[in-house]
Amino acid sequence: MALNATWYDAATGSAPPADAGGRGGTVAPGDVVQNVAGVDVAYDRSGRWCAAAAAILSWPHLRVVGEAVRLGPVEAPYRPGDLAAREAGPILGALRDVAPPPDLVLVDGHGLAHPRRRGLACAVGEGIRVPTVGVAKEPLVGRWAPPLSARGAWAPVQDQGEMVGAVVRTRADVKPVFVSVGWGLTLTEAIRWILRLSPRYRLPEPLRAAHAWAGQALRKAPALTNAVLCD
DNA sequence: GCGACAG
DNA sequence: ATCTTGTCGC
Repeated sequence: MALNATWYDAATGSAPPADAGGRGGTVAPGDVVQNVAGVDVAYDRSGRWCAAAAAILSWPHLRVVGEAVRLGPVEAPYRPGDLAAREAGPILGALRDVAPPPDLVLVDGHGLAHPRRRGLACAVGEGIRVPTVGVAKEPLVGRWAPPLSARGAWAPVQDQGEMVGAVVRTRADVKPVFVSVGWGLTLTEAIRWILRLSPRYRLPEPLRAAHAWAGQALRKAPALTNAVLCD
């Protein structure tokens, strides 16, 4: 399926799309999405170790066709607004190892819906140069009106006079998720992809798969992690 | 100064 | 994020 991302040609000076957050995509028109990645990071109780997972699902079958998990020490404390410093490194590491390479990446967190328009999804996209969408379970900035209760309903999230994302109802009568552009595509496309990738649950399948992988990797190999990283 | 604050 | 079983409902 075509990604339909908007092309911004810096050379010719054509203007970036209004909903690209002032940052044009660099994905060539006609690109087809065959593999979608979901990335997530899990932490152990002590808060010393973490597992970053990248799950690759085929489109449109949504079958898991690849996965990679990177275990390592937590390098930065949690700071609202600075998640990238804590998770971008591990996530990019997992994405570098996973196969097949994704055409679209879903990130657990915000993209442009961030105080400085530099959420985790933006950092991941700039790192791999592949379109990314930020999907957060909780708001970080902005104001919005609650979307209708039907699946597919959504409302814009505005902050400082800018539309930085959307509140999307991926499942009827269930708390909506916050969607924002990470890198390389428009908000409209981001919303459509999130809905297509969330046929049954609140969160899109790629993120559910990544969450599961990260979690099980962390509690399934604590001894291994300890042996490799401590001695 | 006070409150809010993704994962 | 993480600590955690059962339970109500489709």
